[in-house]
Parts: sequence; structure tokens; C-alpha cells
Amino acid sequence: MSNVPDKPSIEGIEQRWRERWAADGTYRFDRTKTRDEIYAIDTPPPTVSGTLHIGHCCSFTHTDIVARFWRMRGKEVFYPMGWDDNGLNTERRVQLMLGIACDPSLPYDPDFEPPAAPPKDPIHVSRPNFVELCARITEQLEEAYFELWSTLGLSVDWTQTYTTIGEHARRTSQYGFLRLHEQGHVYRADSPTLWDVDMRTAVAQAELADKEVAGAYHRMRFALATGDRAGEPLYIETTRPELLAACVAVVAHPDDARYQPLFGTEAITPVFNARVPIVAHELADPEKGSGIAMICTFGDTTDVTWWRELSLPVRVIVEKDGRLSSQAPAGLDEAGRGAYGEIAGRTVKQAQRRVVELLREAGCLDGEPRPITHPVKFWENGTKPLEIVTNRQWFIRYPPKEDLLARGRELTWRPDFMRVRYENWVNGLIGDWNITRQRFFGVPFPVWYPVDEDGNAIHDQPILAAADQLPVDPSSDGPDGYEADQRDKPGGFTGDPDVMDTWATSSLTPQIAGHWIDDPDLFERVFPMDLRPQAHEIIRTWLFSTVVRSHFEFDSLPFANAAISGFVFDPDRKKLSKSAGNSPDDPNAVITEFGSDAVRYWAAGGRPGMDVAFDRNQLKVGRRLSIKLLNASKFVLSFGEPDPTAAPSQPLDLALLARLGDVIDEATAAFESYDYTKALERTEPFFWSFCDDYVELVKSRAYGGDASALATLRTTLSTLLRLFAPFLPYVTEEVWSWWQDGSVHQSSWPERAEVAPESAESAAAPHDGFDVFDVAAAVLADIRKAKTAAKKSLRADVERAVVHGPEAQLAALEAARSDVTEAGRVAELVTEPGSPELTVDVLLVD
RNA sequence: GGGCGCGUAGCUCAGCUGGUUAGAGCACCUCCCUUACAAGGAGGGGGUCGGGAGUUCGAGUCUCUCCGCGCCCACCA
Repeated sequence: MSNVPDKPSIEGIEQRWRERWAADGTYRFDRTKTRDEIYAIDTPPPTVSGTLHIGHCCSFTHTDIVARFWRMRGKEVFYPMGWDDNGLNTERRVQLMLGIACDPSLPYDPDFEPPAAPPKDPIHVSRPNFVELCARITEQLEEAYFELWSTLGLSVDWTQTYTTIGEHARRTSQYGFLRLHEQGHVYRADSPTLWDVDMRTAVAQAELADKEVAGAYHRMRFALATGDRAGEPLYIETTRPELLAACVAVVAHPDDARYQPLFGTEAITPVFNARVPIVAHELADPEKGSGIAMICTFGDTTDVTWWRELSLPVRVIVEKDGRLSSQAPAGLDEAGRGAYGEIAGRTVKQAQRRVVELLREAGCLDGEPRPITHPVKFWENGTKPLEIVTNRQWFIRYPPKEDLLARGRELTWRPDFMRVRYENWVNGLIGDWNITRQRFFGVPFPVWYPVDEDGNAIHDQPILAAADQLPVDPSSDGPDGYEADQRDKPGGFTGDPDVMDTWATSSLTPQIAGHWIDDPDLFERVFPMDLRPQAHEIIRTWLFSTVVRSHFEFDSLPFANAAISGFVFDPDRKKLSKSAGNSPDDPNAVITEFGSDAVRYWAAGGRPGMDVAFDRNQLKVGRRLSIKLLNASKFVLSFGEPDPTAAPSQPLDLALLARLGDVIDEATAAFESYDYTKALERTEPFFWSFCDDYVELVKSRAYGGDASALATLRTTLSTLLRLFAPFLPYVTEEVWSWWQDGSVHQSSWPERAEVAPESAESAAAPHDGFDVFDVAAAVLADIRKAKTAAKKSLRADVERAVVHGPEAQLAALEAARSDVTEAGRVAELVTEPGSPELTVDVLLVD
């Protein structure tokens, strides 16, 4: 065929075909299809504030492989792409990249440009400037992602894109909030909240990470104030002496005999001299420290539990900026207030140092602090330990745990054991979902509050935006019924200053991508979706929150299958470096070196849920496979087109096709259970065997124009290209274009019946289970072995080959006799029945 | 502390409901420039399946236990 190049090459095929696919709309979604004809994917919107690395290529390739399979299988694939540019991570990224910080009190400067290099001290900019710069940075990053995804060959419909900060997402997110409010699932409360003092925002339970940090046990002497033992010392150990002034009680386990007599009496704190009750609670651990702990408002989440369950007073000293408040807390005597004056306004760290000195001076520090390391809660991307402050926050009330667990069981997890992560998380839920962030680059709450005559916001009478106003920014838009100049005035209104956490929006990705609020017809065609591909570390956030929102809004799962991908490690089993650019795992560099198909081949080796090692070997193998496909295809096509009426008839050909039929069945079954790796593992060895054995065996007939051979070669090639197409979209498309019309990616997935009709199968395996192909290939291999052992070329002539073996195998060999003698250059082939094993004696011509 | 996963040739991995001498690719060694491909081809050596115990006629494959690695969760005094 004339379209076959003389020297086929994989260089540059990415650019050529991605342009062609874009021009042809090869992956365009046809929305006229109905739900049962559609395969819809809730694509993970990558965090564009992150850095591209080869790990991204891995999991996104997995999804694309699955998408391509279902498309060929006849489904209309809905494959959108989002960019997660919303939220705290983006802000942090932008602050670091540009060296800026947001100060909402500053006026907008339309001419502000950040310096080329980030300055040492951050430049303070207005909120509009800050948001603008966030948008600018994310756009640049999104472009880089788009380039990479396109080059990698993701069959995304690029007309179906969204960003989690874009207008459509904001509107959907705000509408979702209003719906929750309407249904009573959301409430506002003043509550102790985990707080990042650097970013100055609340952080949700789902965003926590423990870090092991150095600390020290300080053994402090309290004094008993009441009861029989008044005046005696009481020793309490703490890692946070700076919170001593916030101590509201001391607590021991109710069964702890050492402290039972003290319950109900009071103690006096050292230095600050506050009287605090001695209480009992089963969360107190007799094994830790001295077995009796001080309860502070608030040192950790256990303090919150104690404070809540024991109805203790509040004595907060840590402010939102991580410094101690200027006002001494209640309950201190005059000396105590004096002591507090020395730590007021200091950072937590400075305060700790000073409190220890004060303790020592007062003789209340028993011994020296004992250094330890212990786990401390951080925001997962933060650098300072979280503090707990009280603040007014919006919460989503979780559905009952039983309902959530039932949803988890209803969902098909791939692999199944990932369900446990979800169940662990659900079972460990504490409190409700705080969706409030005191940040700027996020979706604002569509809420205002009336301002009373004294100028105070009335927080329990929120004014909600109307659905048709959305999206609103309450800091610039006003509520219906008010004039703009009434903002922040007595009798006027004020906007809710906060934004929603990123998951409050990301939990709506099916609704955003499927256009729930503005295209119900589309939404009905794609929801609930078929597939949610995602990483396991965000089961507790993204997957969980999406299930919650769908449960509330639709009383259903948001998707039927969750395909959970593993991590990518570098060859030393360490996590991949995050540095982009010149690192060895920079995806663009890897693609340039090996080709997109090779990267996809490597990625395809990672089963759902399994960690994947970054392995240049596999990339090399993938590249080799791609090149082999080009060359083998060129060779097969070089024999010319068979007569249209030609059908495979020779036993060897029928045997090959029967085996191909098996491969189709296995690959199809594997794909249907999302085991794309197995599908590839079945196809690949068949292909190599086809090249090394079958093609060698039929060369002679093919050169002679034998119709059976030519038909078999072409049928097999067509089938192989389609079996490989989900994995190697470029090279298969390239070859397909040489001799077929249209795109291989729009062709149909092969079926056994096309290659191996029943009649042919029975003809192919007539020899007691020994098929002709196996035997012919085995004999050929023995002949090659003899030539190699004799250090001869494979073209060396064989004078005589004697094949010993069971009659059934020899009969199978007879069916392909001339193919074997031609391929092996055997002058005389003799069969000797009787041996239990197939062996070949080869006599070479000198 | 609880849970999940993993531990098979130097490396990356297959080995289904237990059953003949444990497989593949890469790497390594030897050979072959053969008219699809030398960024190729043909062949070869190499593992007692993390350790131990058990069930069984028989275990890489089931049970228990220990060791190592990774991850998730957990109330940080």
C-alpha cells in the first residue's frame, strides 16, 4: 500500500496526531446519546498549584486507557477535564512564587506588577490584586498541564473543561451551599477550630497531617487548694507550659486510685495562680506523664473534647496570629496577671521560654524539661503546628455514619480493599465538616448579615443570595433590598468575609462537569457517572466529600466505580522529587526521550491501587514495542492486499487466529474489570510471538501471495492495532492511517467472532490439544537453537531435520510442514513418532 | 496503638478457586549484519517464592506467628 513510509519512525508523531485529533474532533462528546449509551468520567482536576511530575502522567494515563477502551467498546465517553486552582494551596503557591501577601485593607492598585524575583519580605497587596495574580499564575500553570495532557494523548474532550475557581464552578458551589442551607444540612457556629497561624485560616480535619517534632515534658508543681490535702503539691507534666495561663482544669482517669480522692477539689496553677477544678474523664491516660493532665483552652483536640464534655469555662490565650492575647485571661490573681504581662503579645514559642523561666524562678519546675519527640498536628502543607482558636464557622452536618458506610458498600472499589480507607475515615469522623476558610482566593459564601443600629453584624439572621444572582461576591455585591452605600453601616448589611474550603467546591465535580445547574439535560445524560479515578490519599477528602454531597442532593452515589491509583516512586523506592524542570522525572523530558506511547506503556504496568516504580527500563521496553509495531506493520502490509474473498484456511493460520481469539476474550474481560494491565500482558506476548514465529513461518507463503496467509496477517494486524490502541494511541493511529480509513480510536473493539469463527477453531486444534502453531513454532525454535549453537546464521541451510515426538504433535506439524521447512531452510524434514517429548535432530549443511 | 497493602531471579513484575521440572521483560553471557526492524534477531546461565510452624497425598498459592517496607487511621498531657 502506498501510504506505508519507507522508514517509519515514532519521532514527532505526538504533535502530528494530537493536532489531527483536535481538528477532527475525534474525542468530541456527542450529547445526543442517552445515559445508558454513555460512559462518564469524573476526572480528577489536578491541583495546578502543584508541580508537574511523572506521577501525574501515570494515573491520568490509567484513566485514559480505560476511556479509550469504553469508547471503542461503543460507549460515548464523557471525558471532561478540570483544573483545581481554588484554595489555600494556590494562595500559598502564589505567595511563595511572587513574594506577595494579601492585605484586604489595602486599596486596589491597577498598575501593580510583582517584581521579577520574589523579594525577601513579602509585598502586601490588596485582595483584588491578590486574586488577579492568583488567576494569572494558575492560567500559566493550566497551560502547562494542557500541553502535557495533550502530548500524553489523553482523549479528553477539550471543549468540556472547567476550573474550580471559574464562574461556573463558583455558581455551582454557591448554589450547592444554598441547597444545603435550604435542606438544613449547614449551620453556623462559634466553635473551637483548628487554626493555621501562618495562613491565618481554619483547617478541616481532612487536611490535617501529623508531624513528628521535638518537644519536652515539663514537670510542673501545682498546689492543692481545697480538700484534706490542701497545700500539698500536685505534679503535672506538659509539653506546652506556655498554655499554663489557659488552664481551666486538671484531669485524671476516673479509675486512677492516685487521684480519686482529689476529684471535686481544686488546685492552684503555678505562676498564674488560677484555681482550677480537679476532674475525672476516661480520656485521661494514667500511663502518660504523671497520669494527671492540665486542660487548657485549647492545646489540642482532646482539650476541646474535655472542655465540651465537662462544661468547662473558656480561658483562651492564643490569638489567630499565633501570639498570646494582650489581655490576661479570667481567673488569675494579681501576681498571676503580672506574670501574664510578661508573655502577652509574644509568640507561642517565646512565651514557652518565658513561662519556663517563671516556673523555675518560682521553684515550680520539678527537674529539667525532658526532651521527647511527639506527633503534632499540622495543616498538611503547613510549617507551624496548628493552634486551636474559637471562631464563627460554617459547618456541614454529616449524614449518619451508617448511611455513609452503606454508600461505601454500594460503590465498586477498584481495588476493593480501598473501601477500608473510606470506612476508617467515616468511623473516625469527629464533629462536622468545617467549610469556612478565612482566605481570599476561594468561593465566597453567598451570604450577608444585617447590621444593627449599633453597627454589629447580626450573624444569626444571614441574608442568602438568590439563586439567579449567583455567583456573588458579598464583599463587592450587595443583597437585594439594600443599597450599596449601606455596606457596613448601622442599619445596613455586611458581607460574609470568608470563603469555602476547597473541598466544598471539589465535592461537586460531577455537578460542575455535568452542568447540573445550567444544563439539566446534559446532567441527566451523565450523572451518576461511571468512573471516579483518583489517588488513595484523597479518599478521605475528595471521594468522601463527593459522596456526602451526592447523598444529600440526589440520594445516590455520584459514581458507580472508584478506581484508586497508587503512588509513583523513583527507582530507590523513595517518593519522587517534586522539582520540575531538569529533574530526571520531568515528564516533558521523559516524553521527549522515550515518546508518549512509551510513557503510557510504563504507566499501564501499574494496576489500580498498586504503587508504581519510575523505571527507565520499562520506558525503553515501551519505546521498543512502539517501534516494533511500526516495523512489523510495515512488513505485514508490504505483502499486498489479499483478494477480498480470501479467508484464512491453512491450519497454521487458523491456529494463530484461534489463539488471537483467546487474547481478545481475555483482554476484554480484563478491561471490563478495570485490569488494563492484564489486558496488555495478554496482548503483548502474543504480538511478539506473532512477529518472531508466525510471521517467520508464513513469510514464504506470504511472498507467494497465498490468500490464507495474507488474510490472516491483515486480520491479525488490524486486531492487534485495536488491542494496543488504548495503550499506544499514537503508534497504533499512525499504522492504522497507512491502510485504514478513519481513526483507530473510533474503530470498534475486536471480538472473537471476527477473527476466529467457530468452524475455523475446530479446524485449528484437531490434534489432541496440540495446536499447529505451537508445534510449528517449537520445531522452528529447535532448528534455530541448532544454528545458534553451531554459531551459524539463521539463514544457514539445514540438510535434514528429524523430529521425534508423540504422534499427535507430529500430525500437527504435518499440517504446517512446508511453513516449517521454508522458515527453517530445511531440505528434508522427517518425523519419527514414538518419543514422549518433542525433540529435533538437526543436521546442518557445512 | 488499630487497619490495609506489599515482600517471587540483580531490577520491574505475572503466577485464577492449592497439583506436572516456578514464568515474562530488562540486565548479564554467547552467537548471528537474515532483503520489516542492529534503537534488530537467535540462544544461554540465573530464583527452593522474607523467616518459622502448621493444614494437606501435595503450598509461591490456605492458617498461625515473626521480620522488613509502604500507606491510611488514631485523644499531641
